[in-house]
Amino acid sequence: MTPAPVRVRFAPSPTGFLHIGGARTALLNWLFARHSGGSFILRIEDTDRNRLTAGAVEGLMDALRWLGLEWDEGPDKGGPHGPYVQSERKALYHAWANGLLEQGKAYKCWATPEELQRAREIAQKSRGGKIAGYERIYRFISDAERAQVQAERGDAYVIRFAMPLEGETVVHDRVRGKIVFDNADQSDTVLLKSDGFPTYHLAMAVDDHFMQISHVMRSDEWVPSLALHQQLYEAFGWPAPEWVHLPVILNPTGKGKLSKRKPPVDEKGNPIPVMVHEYRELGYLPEALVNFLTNIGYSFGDDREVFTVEETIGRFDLRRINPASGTFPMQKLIWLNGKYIADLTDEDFITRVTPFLQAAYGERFEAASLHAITPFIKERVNPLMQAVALIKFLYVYDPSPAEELIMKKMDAAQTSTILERSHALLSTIEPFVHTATEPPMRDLVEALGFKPGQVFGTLRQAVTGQLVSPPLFESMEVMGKATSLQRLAEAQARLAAG
RNA sequence: GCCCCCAUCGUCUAGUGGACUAGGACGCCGCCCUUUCAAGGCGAAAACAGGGGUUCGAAUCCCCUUGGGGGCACCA
Repeated sequence: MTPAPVRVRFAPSPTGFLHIGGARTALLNWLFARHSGGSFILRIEDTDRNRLTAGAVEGLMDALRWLGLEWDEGPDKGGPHGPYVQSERKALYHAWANGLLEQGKAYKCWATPEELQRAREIAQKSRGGKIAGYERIYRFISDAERAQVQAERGDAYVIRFAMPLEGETVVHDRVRGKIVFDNADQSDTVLLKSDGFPTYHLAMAVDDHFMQISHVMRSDEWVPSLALHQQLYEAFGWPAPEWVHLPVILNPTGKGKLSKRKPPVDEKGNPIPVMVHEYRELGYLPEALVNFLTNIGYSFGDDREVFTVEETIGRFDLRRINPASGTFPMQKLIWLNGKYIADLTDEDFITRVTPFLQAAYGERFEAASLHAITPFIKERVNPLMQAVALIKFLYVYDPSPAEELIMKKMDAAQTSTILERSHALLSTIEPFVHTATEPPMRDLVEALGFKPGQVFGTLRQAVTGQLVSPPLFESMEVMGKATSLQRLAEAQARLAAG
């Protein structure tokens, strides 16, 4: 018997942007599909009509593609098992829900929110916290009663699954092993809502079956409903897929899941973005993010931390998923991203950083200076967004006030001398390249009896208007002789004036 | 409260009964380099949650406790 082909899916609901945790789930699915030569399917779970968000599907697809997680079947590209949007599959869900109804494996429930609330409270008081099953109000009524409610309340019902009341449901999870649920602890979950849309549980079971999903790889938070899902498959008479439950990513500070509601912060107090597009906008490289994400809750078992996607695909192994949930190691992402940026070719770096500079400086941005400064900033820019502040002096000159020109343990007169002598010396140097400017300037520092830091600090402020910049002589070279000298002269004038 | 899951340095992890005086990485700390900021080099500190078993032998297996997480919707 040949094993069924691997078919996995990522099934987000279009309620907002792609969450970093969702990205990891998608990534692991994608890796598994690519490793096994299987298919990765994108399915949109839009059965909650109240939470639909305009543009969400496009945003989700955009983020997935930015990460490089292309799908084989999906809403925009079709496939043999479509449609891939649940709201377009309503007839299917109805058919199968009604089938269950006919077999007595599901039942109509007319309970109002108030009835449910009351039943819940009674259960809570009388059964010491064991409230499972409180919702079974309409499960065991007689045919006559049923006919009467039907007549009175009409179509205002939901279809609930009639969970077995006794026994156990045993489920095998690929990362957790055997999980046993006591059926008596389970509830009769709603399968079909009164608006005619299915709940997640029904839609998932039906879709995964008909889309021939081999492995359901999803977040941990679904484990509690595993008994239901397993029983649902049995009720339908379908073989259940392999279950693979991934640990969730926790918030390092507040504890609990990583979420946008409680903005997470790392050990240094820096914010941890939660949405994939935020990483993109800050200048994290998708390949760095992908590498990083595979290192959370997963490991190849060796001492390596950095690897290409191709390598990850080749070596991916479901059995190496760690069942324990962990916190988001932001500092490690920053480190990894810095490594990836530093390893970029100059060409590639320029391509990636240009959009950030264009957004910040518009028409004042020009490519030539970026090209020239690139070798000196690649290791200082992480994430890419930092380039905007680091090389601002190339596009916008924001002169430092006079007092900022004066370094520690220096006074105005000394600073003025430095500015004057530097200007005089630099104006004689040709060509104006850092290898030509730096040695004589170092000699000057010594001749004047100062420390390099004192002199170069003053010059940096004068010439860039920044406290932090790329190396001074390289920066001046890129700026050009005329601009450099002019800024030195202006700085000296400001010092004299103020 | 009830049900389920999880548990190795601060953090991400390696470890599948003996090779563990527990390895790597990030971070932290110290030193070096240094014109700022990075990067880099060298070095150090740092963990098997606790208690019971099983075994000749336990980080590894079992139980309890504790701690953390998830779920208990006509949301997914």
